[in-house]
Amino acid sequence: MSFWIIKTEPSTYSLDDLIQDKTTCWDGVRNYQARNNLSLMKKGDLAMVYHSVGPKELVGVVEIIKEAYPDPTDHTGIWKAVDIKFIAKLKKPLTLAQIKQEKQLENLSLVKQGRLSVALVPNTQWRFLLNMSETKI
DNA sequence: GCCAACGTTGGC
DNA sequence: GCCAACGTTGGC
Repeated sequence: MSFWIIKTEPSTYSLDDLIQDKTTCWDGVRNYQARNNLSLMKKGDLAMVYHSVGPKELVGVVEIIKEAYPDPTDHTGIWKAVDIKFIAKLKKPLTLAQIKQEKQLENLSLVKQGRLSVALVPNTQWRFLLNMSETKI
């Protein structure tokens, strides 16, 4: 089982939208590295949702419920989407500033490779993030 | 296949 | 809104 961070602009689709919808198709990714990561996701993997506009912070946890398939918003056949469902809201959202202060998290792609919108999170760092946010899932 | 030019993203 | 960093494109 793997862990991920997926980024979104809340004006486009926020965690609150997902809470209302319960599940959604995570589409619109237009970056090859991010797409490759989407393709590596397995059913049952967990991901944290990051809001990249407004307060820049991790806000919630979701589960991958359908593995990569052709992005319905793309007609070139290049891009992929997955389906996710809402699992939990972080008890304490984790701001980018907080995350950057933690030595254990300095290698997170969220910090090192800011533009990558779908990124793998190593297990230890995943647990660290959950602890920091005081969230039980 | 390289590299310059251009476009886009994201942090501040 | 600016700018640096990164990705993508296209000419050679």
